[in-house]
Amino acid sequence: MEQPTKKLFLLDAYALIYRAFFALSRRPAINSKGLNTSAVMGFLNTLYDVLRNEKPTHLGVAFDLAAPTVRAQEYTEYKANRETMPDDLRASIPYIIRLIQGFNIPIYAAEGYEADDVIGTLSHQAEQQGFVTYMMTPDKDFGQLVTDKVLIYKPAKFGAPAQVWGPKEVCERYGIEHPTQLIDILGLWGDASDNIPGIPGIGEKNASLLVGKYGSLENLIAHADELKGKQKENVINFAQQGLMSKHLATIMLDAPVQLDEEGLRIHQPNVEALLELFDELEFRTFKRRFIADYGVIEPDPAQVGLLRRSAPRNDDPALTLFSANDHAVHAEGSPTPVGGTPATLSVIASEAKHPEGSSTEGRKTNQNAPSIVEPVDARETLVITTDETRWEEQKARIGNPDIMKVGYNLKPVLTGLRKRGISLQGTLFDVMIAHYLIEPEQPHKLENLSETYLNRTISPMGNLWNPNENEEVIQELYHCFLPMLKNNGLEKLFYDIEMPLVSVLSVMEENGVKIDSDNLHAISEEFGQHIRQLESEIHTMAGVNFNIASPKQLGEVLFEKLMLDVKAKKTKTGQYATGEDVLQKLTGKHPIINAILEYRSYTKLKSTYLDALPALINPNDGLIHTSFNQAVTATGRLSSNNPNLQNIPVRTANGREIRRAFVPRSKDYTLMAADYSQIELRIIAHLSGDPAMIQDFNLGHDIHAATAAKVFHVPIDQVSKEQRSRAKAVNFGIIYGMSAFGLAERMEISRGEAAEIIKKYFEEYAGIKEYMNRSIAMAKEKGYAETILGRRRYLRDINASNATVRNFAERNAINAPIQGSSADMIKIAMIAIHRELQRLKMQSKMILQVHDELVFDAHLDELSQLKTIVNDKMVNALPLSVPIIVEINTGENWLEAH
DNA sequence: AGTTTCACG
DNA sequence: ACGTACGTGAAACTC
Repeated sequence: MEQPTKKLFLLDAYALIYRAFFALSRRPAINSKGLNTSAVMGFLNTLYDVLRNEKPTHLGVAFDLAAPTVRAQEYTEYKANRETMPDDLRASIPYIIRLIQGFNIPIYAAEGYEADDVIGTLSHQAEQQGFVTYMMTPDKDFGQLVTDKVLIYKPAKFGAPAQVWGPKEVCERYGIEHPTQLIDILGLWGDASDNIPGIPGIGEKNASLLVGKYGSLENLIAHADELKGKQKENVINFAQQGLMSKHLATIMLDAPVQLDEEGLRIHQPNVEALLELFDELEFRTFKRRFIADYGVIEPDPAQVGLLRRSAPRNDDPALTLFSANDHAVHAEGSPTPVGGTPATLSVIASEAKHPEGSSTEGRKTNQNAPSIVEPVDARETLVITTDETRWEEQKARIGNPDIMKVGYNLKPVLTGLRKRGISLQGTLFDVMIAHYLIEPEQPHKLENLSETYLNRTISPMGNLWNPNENEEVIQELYHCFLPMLKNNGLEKLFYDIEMPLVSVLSVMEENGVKIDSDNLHAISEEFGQHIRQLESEIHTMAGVNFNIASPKQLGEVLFEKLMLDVKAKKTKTGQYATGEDVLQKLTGKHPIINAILEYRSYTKLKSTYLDALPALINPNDGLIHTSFNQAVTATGRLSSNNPNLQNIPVRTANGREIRRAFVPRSKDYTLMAADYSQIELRIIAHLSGDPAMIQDFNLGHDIHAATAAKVFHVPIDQVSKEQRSRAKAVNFGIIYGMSAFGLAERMEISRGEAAEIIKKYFEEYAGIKEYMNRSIAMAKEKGYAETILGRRRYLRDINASNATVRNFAERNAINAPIQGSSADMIKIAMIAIHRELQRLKMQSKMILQVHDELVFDAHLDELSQLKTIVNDKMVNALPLSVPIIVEINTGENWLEAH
């Protein structure tokens, strides 16, 4: 052709890089140096495909710069919800820049402007210079720029070819007359990914309808009176916000960049530099392809001649790629970019990471064939159930210590036997507990176990249950689980901890706790009055009577009637979220919020504790007997129900009044509470072996202050309250496998600040970071996480493709060994203390366990002895490489005992 | 029966 | 591109 059309491609670099990175994040490509090459490879493929398939005559790449943009200066929330770039991706950017330079493609960027604006400006100039421009981006916002000569080129997706969008496609997609009206749609609709608010209650569909009808946002606002109901109110009340959103969504066409026709022209690549880069990245397959297409390495004269042929045939895309340019390769590398330099784009590559490649599924299933029964224990066994009528007849065998006592849920059996004065001797084997160790998160009901392991259906417990059948099943499950415990290294945990604990819990439940119910009644009356008063105040402020306890009604009042938040958070079912965190952020906006928070806290305390606890007092002894469940949690902790005595209030002043009602059983007793100090952090120090944290504990430092001193670079005695509290939040976050987002939410700081603190933390406690990586790697390899004593938690999602699901499993991999080891430790202490109390025939009673705390009814005559025993057994339960500290206090009620 | 909120470690 | 810190139990509301 005499005058071929000038065909310009402008690539939206970061959008394409992100897309490539996350598209491959499931199975990231990692080279031998540990570099994640997903983004580089993805971008390279994209670029290469465009060059081959579209044969542009000109091509440029646009980047964003780190400098704040005009939009962010005008509107601080702009893109404020963006997560910082993953380290792996950040490390890739310098390679991508070298890649672009290797192809002799110019980079465009401009300070204060986004890549969108740069592309907009260049395409505008290109149109005037007779180009046809393809803006290569997955971003819908570019639709506003489309003309007959400026088109969107949507990159190919897996399963979908690349698409070219012109005015027709854009207008059809959004139901508009002209592409520029897309800006009006965005002004109404907003853009969640850029944190542009739009107008509340208007989504894509309504935005499209309204712009179709009124033509523009401004005209819509002028005719807002023609609208109806909520939508009318919103358009009127949020007109300004809508206009601002429109402004933010408008791509600017005045970025300080100049289209450089020659610079953009497709050049011969710098083959040498690219080959070197491919070697460095270990792109062997691509390198071969590249050499085959254009290479000159190890010159094969025939091939070189072929490749350098200057009259390309159209049916051979490989040959046409760079032939539009017959210039020699630029010695200088890439042409000078306008308005920014590649150097400013460079980012410091973070240390190479070594993410674990997905490992093979080495884990055993829980469907271990039960058929092979090893004679692990040749002792005679006796199956005992709650069938009391058989106990007299079984009495002799129950008392024989050489007979193994097998059962399902033995705790109530032990309680019953003890009440009837029948003494049980010998080893216990509870198949429910055995299964809890084998598969902590699977159902432990007898009918489930029978079905799964024996392939035998039995009637559900509580219904038509057949004692003989159950005994058979229990016996068979015993034989089934015996080898499974052994093979999984769980025998010690089972026989030395869990089984002895059954008896301990049975006694603790029977011991019971004394409650001052008169006190609770009095407080309840008081609360009731206050609640009624708050209720009427809230209704007055709302201007409507509604059920404050209904999250649905409350959400409607707050967010539709009072319009307290324009972008109210929604729950997964589409209701407005009205949880405390949400309400807390609205406190300044309306006095009703504080009233609601207060109402919530009072009604919670009244219904859950003040009114519920007295109703559960056993009339025979005037005590409350909770149940401690030993086979519920995924981590090895106990749980408590009927009532739950592990969540008695303590954090607020009102709540503490409830704790004051937990009193000694008689005047001969006082309440004693023994708490492990910072046990989970000590465990992570031990497990990680981090020298800095171990030293903090060895020096007896206040750990949160010590952390603050390190993270904020101040002497430990000059740590402010605020700094300590932040450090504390981070320390907690560590235990939970936190994200920067989560920390920011809880600390009410920006994500950037949170990320900075976390970064500093891991510099100071590098061993902790390594431990976290190790925990995840181990779980990926084995399929489970384990505690110091080998208690397992299977993490079947640890290699899941869904990132949310996988991340959750990874946090579990970090948390389960910590939480679980702490549970192991206190269980050992409980058994040791219980034995000592029995051995010494003491009158003091262990009555509660609250995860890191034990509560006792301490007989006044035994107080100092008890303290010594409890401290000794708790401190020495499970020695760690850091000191264990137990704080013990006594008082006339549970609150005072702290 | 499922959801939401909130009490605890 | 996605959602967002671990583990529980109870009450009230909603369907």
